[in-house]
Parts: sequence; C-alpha cells; structure tokens
Amino acid sequence: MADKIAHQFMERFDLQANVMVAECPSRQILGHLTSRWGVLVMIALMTGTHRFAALRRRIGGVSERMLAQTLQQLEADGFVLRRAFDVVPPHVEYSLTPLGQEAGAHLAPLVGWIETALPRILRQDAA
Amino acid sequence: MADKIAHQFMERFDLQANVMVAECPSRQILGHLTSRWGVLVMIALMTGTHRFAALRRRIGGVSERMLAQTLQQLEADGFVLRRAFDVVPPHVEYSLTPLGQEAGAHLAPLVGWIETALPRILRQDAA
DNA sequence: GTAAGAACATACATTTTTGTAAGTATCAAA
DNA sequence: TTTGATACTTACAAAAATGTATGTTCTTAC
Repeated sequence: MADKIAHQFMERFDLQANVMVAECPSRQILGHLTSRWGVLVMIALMTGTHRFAALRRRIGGVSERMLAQTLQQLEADGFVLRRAFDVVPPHVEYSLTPLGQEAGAHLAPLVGWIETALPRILRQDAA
Repeated sequence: MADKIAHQFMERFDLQANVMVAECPSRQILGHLTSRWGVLVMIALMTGTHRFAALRRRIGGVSERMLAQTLQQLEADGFVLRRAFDVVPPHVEYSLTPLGQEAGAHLAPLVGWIETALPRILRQDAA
C-alpha cells in the first residue's frame, strides 16, 4: 500500500530527507507524530505502558475511534508497541518502542514549553 | 472572539496548563504549532526573515491560501512578526518573534530527528 | 500593449478528519 | 438478569481543512 510508495521515494531521500519537499516521506511521519491525537498519545506513553481504556481516560477528549486509529498509525510507523493478551475480557498494553522513545524525547520538551509558556503566549494575544 | 474565551480558561490554567485536559488553551496552541503547515512555516522562519513568496517557494506544496492563513494564525498567537512596507508592488517580511524563536527551538530538533531517523523509521515499517 | 510579479482576499467545491452510535464477545459483580 | 468493563470495528453524518480559480492594484520588463 502507501508503504511501498514511501520506500520508492525513500531511495531518493535516503541520503538526506527534507520535510520541505512535499514528496519526502518525512512529511508523512511528521504528520503522524504531530497529528491532533498523535502528540498526546506519544506524551502519555512517555510515562510508561498503558492499556487502551487508561489512555482514553488520560487523554481528555479522544473518542475510542480516534484513539484506536491513532494507535494503529503510530504502531505502523514503529513508534508504538502493542501487546495483546488472549484473555477475555481483552487485555492490551501499549508502550513506546525504542524509536518511539526517541521521538517522544523531542515531543515532550515542546509540549512542556507550551504549558509553561502559556501565560506569556495568551497575554501576547491581546496585544 | 475565541481569544476572550481562552483568557477565561486561562485563569484556571494559569497555575498549571495541561494539554491532556481538553479545555486547556494549551491544546489550541499545540494545534497551531503542530498544524500541517504551521510546523513548516516555523522551521522555515528559523533561518531568518522571509517574504511571502519566498516562504511559498521554500515550503513545498503550500497553496497561497494556506500559507496566508497559517501565517495569520501564528501571528495572532504571537509567534510570527509581520512587517509590511507601504510600497507597490507590496513588500511584506515575516520573521519569528522572541516567543516564536523559543517555540522554534523545540520544533527544529523534532523535525531534524525525523529527517535523520527516516531510514530507520521506514525500515521498521516493513517489519 | 501585454504579460509578470507582489501579497493577499474571496467564493466555491472537494477532500479529509472527526465525532456519534451501535455492534461484538465474554466474564464478573450487583 | 441486567449492567458494566474490556478493546475494538463499522456505518453514517457532520464538521473542518484544504485546494482551485479568480480578482485586486500598481509597476516594471519585454
């Protein structure tokens, strides 16, 4: 699917990926990582393994549909690891892969900065 | 407008903003900064002042409409400074405000990491 | 004199994203 | 026995994002 296409471009961008180029696969990865729920899922998983319902409770406002979709995307990119136990009721654990932790290590500071800078940012708005 | 509402919530989140809370204004800021074109505009402006057309050429795939819209949003948040010279044809320069540079300082590493890690990320996909 | 460039605004159409509601299977608690 | 919890999926609908095309206004280059 879309993955095969990415690999074709990959050969051209292997030497130097560039997000400024529309066709560069890095664009899509950036998109997944900075998607509305993607960032929050990554941040939430930075604090350790979580189950689906736990993530949903932690991330205010996500619908089940969006959470599932986002997790699948991040899993496909290799950022999230999904471990399912074959029991009933179902038990599934989500965590970050080593690659995901690297990404998270860059997302966390950004989010952290926004949270602490928020008062300054909002004050600026009025000006 | 929406700004006034943000300030109302602000009082509650002034002590500690939290992106995990749906109503926290930090969510919107995060959204602007990580929007499809927002990230790229910020990154582009990290390298200095640019004119509208220059930004458009630099950021592959942006339409005039989206670039203008994104720039206005970032300007409203206080991340981007717009300087217009009253000449004809029009001359407008965009740059990052101090606040914008702080934000950019966190976005750049993220994007940089994605670009260098891309080969690893894409290989992971196949697995 | 006609085309091109500058930095957008605006209307309209389409695409993408997101939400809502309901369904699935099984077990434990009330 | 009805409800709740678990982790989803699917269909349908509404909302949001994005693209395309056109217009503006004046000047310079061809």
